[in-house]
Amino acid sequence: MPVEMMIRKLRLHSELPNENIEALRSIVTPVKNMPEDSVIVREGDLSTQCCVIMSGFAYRSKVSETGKRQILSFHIAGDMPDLQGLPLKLMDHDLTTLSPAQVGFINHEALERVLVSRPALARALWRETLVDASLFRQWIVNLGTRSAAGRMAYLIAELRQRLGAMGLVANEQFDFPITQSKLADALGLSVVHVNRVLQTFRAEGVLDLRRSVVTLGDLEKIIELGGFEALEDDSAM
Amino acid sequence: MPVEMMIRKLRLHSELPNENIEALRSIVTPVKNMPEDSVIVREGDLSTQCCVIMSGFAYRSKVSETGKRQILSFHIAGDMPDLQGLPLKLMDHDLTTLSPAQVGFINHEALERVLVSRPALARALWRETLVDASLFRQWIVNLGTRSAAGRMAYLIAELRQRLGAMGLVANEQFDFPITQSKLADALGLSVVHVNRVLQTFRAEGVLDLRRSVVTLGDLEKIIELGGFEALEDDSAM
DNA sequence: CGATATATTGACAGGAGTCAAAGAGGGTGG
DNA sequence: CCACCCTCTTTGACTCCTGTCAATATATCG
Repeated sequence: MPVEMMIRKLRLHSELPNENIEALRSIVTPVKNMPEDSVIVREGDLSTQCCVIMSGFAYRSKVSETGKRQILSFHIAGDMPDLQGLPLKLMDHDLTTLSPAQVGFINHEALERVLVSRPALARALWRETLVDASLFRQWIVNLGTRSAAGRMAYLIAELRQRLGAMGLVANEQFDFPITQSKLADALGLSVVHVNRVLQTFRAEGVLDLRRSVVTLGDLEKIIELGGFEALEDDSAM
Repeated sequence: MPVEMMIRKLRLHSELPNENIEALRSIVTPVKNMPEDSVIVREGDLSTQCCVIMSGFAYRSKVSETGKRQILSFHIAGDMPDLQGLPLKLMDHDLTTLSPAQVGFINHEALERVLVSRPALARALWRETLVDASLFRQWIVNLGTRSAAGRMAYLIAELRQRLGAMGLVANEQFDFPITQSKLADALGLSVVHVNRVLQTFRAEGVLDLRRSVVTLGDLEKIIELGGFEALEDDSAM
């Protein structure tokens, strides 16, 4: 029941009565299976629906005028990566699948009708977009203050944390089907340097990222390198 | 009438009937004059109010575990830089005045009461937080894809655009009372290198940032260096 | 007019980019 | 089942952008 992921995630920060959950569930379209590298929405599009990642991965990206692509964030099961399109409509970045993915869609008009009488649900969705913004802020810190190895470690630590919250980490190992070239675009590094960092990590037993799977070797070290602090739990909604 | 700035800004992306505007205006507290470097909210705080910059500048920042400070964004008259604290409460970063500033406050409880019966206003505020998120995304692109000079140029171009929208740019010149050390923290560069970039800009007549004032020399060049594209206008709310 | 913060310089080091070529892996079609 | 192709990964050599350190000059302010 893949929609549950989305609900699970919303409930991480918002209390939602079942009635709201049901209303939301009822307007999610049947899941669509998308191959990797499928564009879900493109910069400049006007959103008419938003999507829910049911399984697999997606990423958001933007190309700067110099032609370089910057990956802004990665998304996992439960995420609604273009929710901000509900109030804002005009997409300012692309959203693409990173792996084969199951994606559900929610029509904006249907969602608006549901929200009219359910302010708590509207608020939960607002929060969801703000948690998203908070991750962007942390990403800015990551890019602005850390070395190549630190950035990489941070990315892995963040992913582990988010995947963990969704129950997708087992035996300190998780799926992450990404190429080094995309890692480079996310971290603001060159492919060559990404490769160098990954090899150092392997050699030192920090972690091993290979063939779509990340194996965490020395979690302490990763957290130290990435300066990652576990998110506080959500006592303060 | 400094509150007008906030209204002007909200109306950049949302249509708001006067009735909503009045409701909002009525709960803004009298302006408080704050000296430079005053902390408005601190990471870890629970928000009970949000602020409106009436005049002057503020910035948001976060310190990474390595002790380095990253400045996330600068804020100008009309901005509500901690609006996200309304739904999210727990601050994940600091908010500080950059210059002496006039700041108004809006109590959360009062605001919630106003919002209950005004979904359009709630939506406008949601949008406001999303525009904010959109700027963070652009900042990620800036840090991830551009060289030192490019980042600096982008910052100036962005500021010029935002200050311009508020009517705060005259004769290709505007106020921006910042030290090179803070610029460094924003751009993810060292102070020394910031200095070098600024000198090159002066020498080449690109721009002159000195004693709290930015003078734009060659706007074309700035936009080219910073790869800045004017924001589309807001036809797509 | 000191005292402190900020800006500027110069010399040097090093992390990360670039270029170019060689391996590996994974599909695909014959 | 193997050859071929294409993408992805890995290496090595070299460059250069940006950081670091340390000293000096300039502002600013009480």
